[in-house]
Amino acid sequence: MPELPEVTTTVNGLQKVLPGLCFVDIWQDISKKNQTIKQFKYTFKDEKFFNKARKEIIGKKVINVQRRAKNILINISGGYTILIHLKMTGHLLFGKYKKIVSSKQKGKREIRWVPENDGPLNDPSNRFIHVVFSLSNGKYLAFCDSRKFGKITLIDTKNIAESIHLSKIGPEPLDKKFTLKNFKEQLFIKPNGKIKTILMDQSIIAGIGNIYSDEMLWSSSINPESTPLKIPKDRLVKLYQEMKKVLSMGINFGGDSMSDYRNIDGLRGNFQHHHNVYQKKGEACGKKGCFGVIIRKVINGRSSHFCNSHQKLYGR
DNA sequence: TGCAGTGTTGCTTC
DNA sequence: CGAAGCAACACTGC
Repeated sequence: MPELPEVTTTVNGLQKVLPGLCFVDIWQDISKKNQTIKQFKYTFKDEKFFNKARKEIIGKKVINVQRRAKNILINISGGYTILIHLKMTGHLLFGKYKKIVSSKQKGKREIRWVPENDGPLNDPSNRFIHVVFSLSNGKYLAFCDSRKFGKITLIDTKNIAESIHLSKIGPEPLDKKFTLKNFKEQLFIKPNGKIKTILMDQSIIAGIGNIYSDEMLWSSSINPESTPLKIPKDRLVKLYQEMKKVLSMGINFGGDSMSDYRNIDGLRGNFQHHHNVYQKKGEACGKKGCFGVIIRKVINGRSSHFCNSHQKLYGR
């Protein structure tokens, strides 16, 4: 579930190990389909783009690793930045790998990458490796993604903010400069929209996805279909505070591994043990003094979880 | 066994 | 223009 806390966990891990290392080689799984789809034009899924990017990256050194919204930015020498978006099931792994080349039997995959040693990298969730960067210290950065939605691309570092990947991204919710006033202004870009959908809109606020939006609305006692225009001021203040609190908790627990997410060592985060609503359909609401039940409803095509009692619907 | 459900996003359609 | 629907892909669990 790579949302802001999971991407932050990955970026913090990479920032500890990558700076100073050079790229020696890049391998990509070539058993892919749909190369003609437009959205793949500037990603490694387009073979021509991959070959061009590969030449720019090999021999270059990592300067640092940053996060913007749910994107991982690896700044390298030579003026380029490797941008990685994990989408639904992507994660990055760092460690010692070996390449297994099997004989071309039964049309099966010819090359596999497996961890050199026993340990968390052998977790079944870590076996869907599609891109591998070899590094100058003999270790590897592997991109693991069972559904193959993830995006890896290469952009000019100096034009990064204006690039098509980042130009429409809203403010960072954990930025100290992102005040309550800013928060309200952002929400009121869509005064009549559904608050859950607005929180997840990356052009309004960066980094919030399905799990954390459900959790912050639960702790703010707001029904996800409420509209900004009708939510009382004190509830908006609470939502602003809970947004920061819930995202920070996610980071402090090392992210959420209810599903495939793993940190760069292949280990689970722990936020999944602290959900109050997400994936808790039918359970009693855990809020003190509340006798409600957690229900599930599809909102804007996303499965939403909320308490049918204490989360009040404002508007509609 | 088969099919509903899954963290994200961007294109297409209305 | 905005909202909604769907497609991209593959696995898990009921």
